[in-house]
Amino acid sequence: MPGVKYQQYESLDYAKLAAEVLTYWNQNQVFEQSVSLREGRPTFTFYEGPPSANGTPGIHHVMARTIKDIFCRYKTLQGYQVERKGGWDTHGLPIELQVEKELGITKDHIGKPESEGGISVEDYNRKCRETVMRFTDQWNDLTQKMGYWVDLDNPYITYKNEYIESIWWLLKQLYDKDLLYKGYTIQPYSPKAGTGLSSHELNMPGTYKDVRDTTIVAQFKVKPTGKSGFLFFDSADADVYILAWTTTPWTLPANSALTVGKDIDYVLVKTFNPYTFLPINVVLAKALVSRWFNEKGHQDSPNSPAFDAYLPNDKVIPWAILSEFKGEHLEGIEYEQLLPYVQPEKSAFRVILGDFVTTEDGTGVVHTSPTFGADDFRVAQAAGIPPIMVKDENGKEVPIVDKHGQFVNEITDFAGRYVKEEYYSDEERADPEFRPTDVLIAIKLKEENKAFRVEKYEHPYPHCWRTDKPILYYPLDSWFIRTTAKKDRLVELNKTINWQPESTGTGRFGNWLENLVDWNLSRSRFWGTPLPIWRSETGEEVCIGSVEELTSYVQKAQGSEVLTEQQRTQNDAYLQKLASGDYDLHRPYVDEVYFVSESGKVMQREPDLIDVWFDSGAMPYAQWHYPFENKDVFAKAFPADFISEGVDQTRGWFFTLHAIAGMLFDSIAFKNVVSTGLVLDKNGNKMSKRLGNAIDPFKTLAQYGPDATRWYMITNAEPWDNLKFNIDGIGEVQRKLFGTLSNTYNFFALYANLDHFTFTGRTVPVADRPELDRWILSKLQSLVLEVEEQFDGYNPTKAGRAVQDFVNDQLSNWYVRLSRRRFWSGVTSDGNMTADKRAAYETLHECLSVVAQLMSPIAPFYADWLYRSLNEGKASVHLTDFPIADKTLINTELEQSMEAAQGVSSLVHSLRKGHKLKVRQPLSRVLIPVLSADTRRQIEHVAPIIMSEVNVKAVEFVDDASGILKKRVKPNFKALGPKFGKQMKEVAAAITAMTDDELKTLEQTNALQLGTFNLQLSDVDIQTEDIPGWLVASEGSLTVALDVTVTDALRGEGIARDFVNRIQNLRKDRDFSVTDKIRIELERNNEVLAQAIETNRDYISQEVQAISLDLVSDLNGRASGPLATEIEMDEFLLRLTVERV
RNA sequence: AGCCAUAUAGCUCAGCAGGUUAGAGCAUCUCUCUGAUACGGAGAAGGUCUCUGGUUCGAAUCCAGAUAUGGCUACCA
Repeated sequence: MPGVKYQQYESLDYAKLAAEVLTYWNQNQVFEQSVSLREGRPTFTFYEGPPSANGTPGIHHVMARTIKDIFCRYKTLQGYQVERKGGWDTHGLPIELQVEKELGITKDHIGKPESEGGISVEDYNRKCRETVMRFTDQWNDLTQKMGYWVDLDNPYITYKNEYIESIWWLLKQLYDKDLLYKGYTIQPYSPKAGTGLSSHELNMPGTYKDVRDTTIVAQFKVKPTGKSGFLFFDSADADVYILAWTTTPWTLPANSALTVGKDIDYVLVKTFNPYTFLPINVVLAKALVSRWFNEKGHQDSPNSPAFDAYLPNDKVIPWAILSEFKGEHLEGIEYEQLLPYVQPEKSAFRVILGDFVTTEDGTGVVHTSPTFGADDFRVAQAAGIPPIMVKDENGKEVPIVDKHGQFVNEITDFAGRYVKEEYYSDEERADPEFRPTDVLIAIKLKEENKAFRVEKYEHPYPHCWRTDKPILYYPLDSWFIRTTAKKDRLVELNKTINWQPESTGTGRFGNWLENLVDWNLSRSRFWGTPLPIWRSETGEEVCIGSVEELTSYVQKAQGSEVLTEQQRTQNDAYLQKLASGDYDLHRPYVDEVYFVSESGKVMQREPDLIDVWFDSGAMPYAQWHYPFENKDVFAKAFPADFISEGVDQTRGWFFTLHAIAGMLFDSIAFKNVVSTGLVLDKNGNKMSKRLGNAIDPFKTLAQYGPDATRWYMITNAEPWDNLKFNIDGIGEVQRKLFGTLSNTYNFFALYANLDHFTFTGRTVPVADRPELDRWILSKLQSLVLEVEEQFDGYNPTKAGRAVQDFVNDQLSNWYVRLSRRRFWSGVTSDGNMTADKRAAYETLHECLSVVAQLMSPIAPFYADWLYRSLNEGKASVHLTDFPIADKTLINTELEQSMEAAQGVSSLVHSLRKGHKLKVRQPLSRVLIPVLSADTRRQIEHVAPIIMSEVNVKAVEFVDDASGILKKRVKPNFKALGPKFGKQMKEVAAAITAMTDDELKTLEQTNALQLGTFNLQLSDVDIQTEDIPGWLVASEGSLTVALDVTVTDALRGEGIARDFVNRIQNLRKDRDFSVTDKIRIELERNNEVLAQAIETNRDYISQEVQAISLDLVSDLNGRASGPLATEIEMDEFLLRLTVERV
C-alpha cells in the first residue's frame, strides 16, 4: 500500500525483528549516540564486573547482564550520561587448570625442563594468554544478540601491562601505609609432596578417610593466681588441671592456649588421675562429664569416704563435682606449659574464648596451637597469644615441625621423628619396637601426670590426593593485606551503600565484614599479577609501584658488583625490553631481574602472584590506567553509581572493590548494588553441562528473541531470588505481552492508515476527550509514576509487571475493546475525521508510544521497533527522554468509576451465564443498588460503557429511599480492634445480630448503643445483599440485579445481532476487505426471523455494510450458486446469497 | 557445622506497617465472544499459606524452634 504511514505486520518473528533492530543500531551507532548525546549531562557510573572469557557464556549471564543493561538504559533515558566500559578477567586458577588439562600436565611439570616432560613458565603463560581470550567471539556475539549495551571496543583486560602497573601502584600505596605485610597462614600441606594443597584439591573425592588415631585428654596445670582463685577454694591438697582433648597429640608441644566457649557451662571435678593415682581437680564442660567419668564412681559430696578409701588400680575411680561456672569466668586463667621444650617470646598459656567451641565431643576445651590450626591461629592472634616457634639456620622463625613432617631439634625427646606414623616407611613400621610419635608422647604425659585419658579414636582426616598420606595443617608464608586494621571503617562505609536486596548488605556482607580477617593475597601460581616486592635474604624489602620505578631499580643494580654475570645479563635483557616498550610484567620475566639493596645484598622478587580478586577489585582504577593516565576520567567515574553481579560475588568482587576503595581512598566503591540470584533449571536444580540441563542462551535467543527472554527473566522472579528457568514461560510472555501489544499496534496501524491519520501531538485537548480516553490517559500517567519509582528503587520486576498489567488489562482488554467502534466510524460528511475519532487515535498512539519508552530498558529491541513504527523519523526510543507524568491528568475518581464499570460488567456477564443469555441478546436493564450518592455518581459516569459492554438498554439505580434494599452489616475488625480488643468476639456477634431498626439509627445518627458497646458508623461495613424479586450477584461491596425478561422486540434485536455476526463471519471467510460493500438476499422461511430482520434492517445493513438486504420467497435457482450459503443459527436456517458489489 | 535466603493452588508468582471468604497467570474441564487479538469473558475444579510452639480479641503476615531446598563460608579439637 503506497503512502502507508504505519507499517502493518501479518505475523511477527520476534527473533528476526531483534536482528533487524540490531543491524539498525549498528548502522546508526545508536549506542554510541545514546552516550554522546548526553555529553555534559550528569554522569551515571556503571562498573562492569569482568567475566572470564575462558568458558562459554550460559543463560545466567543473560540474566545478570540484563539487570545491568536495564538500569544503564533507564538512567540514559533520564538524561544521564552512562559510559559502560567492558572488561575481561584474564588471570587465575580456572584458566591455569584448563590449560593443564589441555596439555595433559600438572602443576609439577611447570618450570621443569622439556626433557622431563615439563614446560617452561614462559611457554605455559603464553598458552594461558591464548586460552583465556578464546571464547571472546562467543561472548561478543551474546552481548550483541541479547542487546547488552557495553563498550566492547575498548575493554580493560587484566593481563595488560597498563592494568598490572595500576595494580602495582595500588599495592605500593598499601605497602607504604603498612597495610601489606608478610606473615603466615595455616594451610593444608602435604610433607611427602612438599606442597600446599588448595581447597579445591582438598575437596576432591576420597581425600577424607577414616583413620584410628591415638587421642589424648591432656591435663593443663592451672597456676594459682587471682583469676583462678575460685578454682582453689577447696583445699591445697590437689592441683587443678584443665582438661583438653586432641586427636593430634604431636601438636601438644606447640600448645600456647586453651579455648573455651563463653556461654558453655563448666564444672570443677574432684577425682584421681587413672595413671598416677594422684588426687586431682579437673575442669571440663558440664555436658561432657558423663563422657569421661564412670557413673559408678559418682559421689554426691567431695567429703565422701570413697575418696579416702580409693586405692591405686581400683577399677572405679570416685569423683564429685565441686563447683560450676560459665566459660567466661575461665578467660585469662594462666596455666603451666604442658611440654616446655620451646619458650615463646611473649606471654602465652592462657585460657581464651572462641566461638567455635562446642560440647559435641572432647571436653569443651580446645587445645590451641596457632601453628597447626586455622581456628587456633585466628583466635590466638585475636587474643594476642604468640605461636610456639623456633629459629632455623637463617634465623628465620619456623614451626616446631619442619617441612618434611619431622620434629625440629629443639623438641629434644622427639627430635627428627615424623609426627605422623604414615610418613615412616613400611619396613620401619614393621619393626616390633616401632612406636608412633603420638604414642611416645602419650607415654611421656602419662608418666608426668599430664594425661587424663589416652584412647584410640576413629575419625575422618584429610589425605593428600597425590601421595595418599595424611596432610598437616601447617603455616606457610603468605603476603597479607591488613584489612583488619580498617575493619571498622569498612563496616561504616558499607552502611552507606544501598544494597538490593538489603539482607545481602546487612546480613551476608555485613557479617562478613564484622568477622573480617586479613586478606591473604599470595597465590603460588604462574599466570597472574606478580607481587611487586623484591627482597634480600636479610629481609630488606622494596615494593615497586610503577614501570618507571622498576626500570630505575634495575638500572641502579647494574652498577653494583654484587650481581653475578648471569644476573647482570638478564637485567640487561630486560632493560632493553623496557626501553623498547616490548616488555611483559608477568612471570617468568620479572623473576629474572635483580635489585641490589642499600646494604649491598641481591634482592629477588618474592615468587608469589596476587589473588586474582585483587585484579577485579582494582578495576575502578586500573581500567583507566590510573594514576598514570586519565586522572580526570577517573575522578568523574568514582565511585560507581551502580554495579550488579551474582550473590556469589559477595565475598568476591563486591568485597574486593569495597576493601580497596575503603583502605586506599576512604570511600565506597559503589553506591547501589543489585546482587542477583542463581538461574536454576525448571525443577530448581543447578544447571550444569554435565547433567545436561543447561540452557543454551544462543538457542533460546534464536527461538524466542531477546526481548521475551529478557522480559521473562525479569518479571518472573525478583532478580535476587533464584530463577527457576522454564522455557515455556518465555513463550507465555511472548504470547501475552508481546502478542497483545503487537495486535494493539496493528489495530492502530490498520485504521490509522485507512484514515490517513498522522500523529502530530495532542491536537484534541485532553479535557475535550471522552471519559474512556481521559481514563486510560490517567492510568498511563499513574503507570509512568509507578515504573519510575520502581526503577529508581532498583526493582525491575515490579516495573515490568506494572507495564504488563497496563498493556493487557487496561489498554488492550478494556480501552481498545470498548473503543473499536470509534475507529471504524466517525467520518463526517465532508470526509474528515470527527474530533472523537481523532481523540481516539491520539490517545491510543500516546499510550503505545509511552509504553514503548517505559518498556525499552527491559525489552530494548521490541520497544525500539514499536516506537519507531509509531513515530516515523525518530531515530530510536533509546535516544528519547523518559516520559514525565502529567499529574494533572490523573483522575482518581474516574479510575474508580471505571473499576466499578469493570466490576458491574463482570457481574452481569456472570448473571447472563447463569441464565444462558448470550451477550448478543439485548436486555432491558440492570439495577444497581447504591448506598451513597458518591457511588451512584461514579457509576452513572460510566453507565454508557456498561450498557454497551454488557448489551443492556439501561442502567438504573435503587437507593436506600426505595426501601426495597436488603442490607447486611458486617463488623469492621480493623476499626473495632483498637477500640474493643478482647471483647471482639462479643462485639462481632452483636453487630451481626443487629436489627434493621438499629442499623437505621446507626446510619442516621452515626452512633448506636448496642448492649454495652458504643458504635459508630465507621465500625461496620454495610453491604446490600439482595433486591427481593430480582436476580442478583455481588462481589465485594458491589451488587447488581439483572432484568432477564426478553420481550419480542428484544428477541428480534438479538436475532438481528446474531444475523450480523453470521454475515460478518461470512465476509471474513470470503476474504472481503473491510471496506467492501455487499448485497444480501435472504430466503423468507420463518416469520419470526423475517420480522426480526425487517424491523432491524437499517441496523443490520449498516453493520455489515450492505447496500441492500432483501427477503425473497426463494433464491430463484441461485441457491446452489457460488454466492449462496446455508447457515444454521439457533433454531433458524438461513439460506442466503451474499454478493460483493 | 556456621551464616544468608526461600517455603502460599499441579506449575510460576502476588499478598506480609496482623483484620476473619488468601489472589493472579499458566495448565485442566464446561460454556462463550471476536471485523485488532492462537486474545478476551463467565463458570467449575484446585490451598490444614512446610511443621510445632508463642505473642494477640484476631496470624499466610510478627517472634522462637524444627524440617526441606539453594547459596556462601569452613580444619569440628
